[in-house]
Amino acid sequence: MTDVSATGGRTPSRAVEQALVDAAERVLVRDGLGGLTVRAVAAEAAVAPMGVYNRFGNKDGLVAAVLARGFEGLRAATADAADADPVDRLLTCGRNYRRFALDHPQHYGAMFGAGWAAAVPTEELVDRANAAFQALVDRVGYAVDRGALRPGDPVDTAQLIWSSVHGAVSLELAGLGRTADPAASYEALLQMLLDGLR
Amino acid sequence: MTDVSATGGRTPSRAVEQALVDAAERVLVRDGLGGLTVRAVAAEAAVAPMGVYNRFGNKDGLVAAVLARGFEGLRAATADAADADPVDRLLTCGRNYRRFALDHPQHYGAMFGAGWAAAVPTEELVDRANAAFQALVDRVGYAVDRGALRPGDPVDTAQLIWSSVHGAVSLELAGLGRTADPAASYEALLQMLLDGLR
DNA sequence: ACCTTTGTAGAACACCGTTCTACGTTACTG
DNA sequence: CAGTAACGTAGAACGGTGTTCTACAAAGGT
Repeated sequence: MTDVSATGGRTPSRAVEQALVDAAERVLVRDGLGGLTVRAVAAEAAVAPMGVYNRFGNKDGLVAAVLARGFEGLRAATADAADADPVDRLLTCGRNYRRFALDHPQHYGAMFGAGWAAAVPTEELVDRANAAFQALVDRVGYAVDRGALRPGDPVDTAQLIWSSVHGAVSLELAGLGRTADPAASYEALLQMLLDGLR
Repeated sequence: MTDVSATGGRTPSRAVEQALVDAAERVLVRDGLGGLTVRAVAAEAAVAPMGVYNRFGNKDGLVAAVLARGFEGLRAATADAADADPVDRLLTCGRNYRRFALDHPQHYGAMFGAGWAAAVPTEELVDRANAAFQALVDRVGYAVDRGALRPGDPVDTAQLIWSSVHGAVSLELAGLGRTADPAASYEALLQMLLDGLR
């Protein structure tokens, strides 16, 4: 459907597509989700607003592409925890998750905030999100296999960890943290998870 | 500032204010956050759009009033756990939290979704949110005093619980749950929290 | 070389939050 | 009981949004 090269027509250069997503990311970081308008992105990419509709269908398609990149970044950030010790690997994974959210708050908010449940998610978006989640499932399985975590369905366990970690990061980003030191509270959360799932 | 009766002028009947918030809640439930427009609310309340600005300043003031009601509802839902056993009281509190979110998904999404960190929160809104959180802190303190939870700052512990519970509910509402039975996963989360904080 | 196809540009439409201006309606004042 | 000043209201209007429409220019196939 979106594969234009299959029609035999001229390749739509594909570079403009990436330029639009790049521009959208810059606008998102600079002006927040509220400032992410079709006109602003098109102007940032030096393209007519119509280009967004030619390549992404509508605004949702564009933000879906941006969100897909966000999930890819989240996957990369949490997947590069290569510690040999399974507990260390999980801890690094959890710390990288928070670091990603704090480094890219606009992305994170858009990825999990409003507008997700509303708009029907793109297939690519779902794939990226699943890949990011799978990275966590793998690390949980690694820990279970080595006896660092109690046996059980890795998916269930990963979902449980994800819930807690996402909640903590989400509340911290929203400014709803009531603790003095968010970083210390987050470490305590990770430790509690390890204790509770031991 | 908003206390009109102090000026000696005619009382703005106050009923219209509530009628507007009532209408806003109906529109929110019916059409979602995206359909919550000033015109739609005004029409639902049989009032001119200008009434919103006279009584709430702008749209954010109106949604802040709706969100304040939402936090009051959340506080009421989680505070009516009167079990004698401290563990049961915490469990009931956690279950009621999820029930509130599932019963009022639009409210919950608006309360913790985008638009919170962006708009400057009203004082009443902060008060309601703090009251809801305090209900949890009280229950944690109750459990700590009776030895059901390990000693520690009740605020830190409550924040930790809130993070996990909010994360689970938030992901479930967003449709990002990857487990077969969300209710069972939530129960497992609560149990894990009790284990980890024992 | 022609023609079809395709992306582009800019105006245009409906809707949004918000503001402005004219207009009752109400409550205080002499 | 007038007169007046303040106040909330109604409706149009402004800038901005997502989206669509219509004409136009450029590239590929025959």
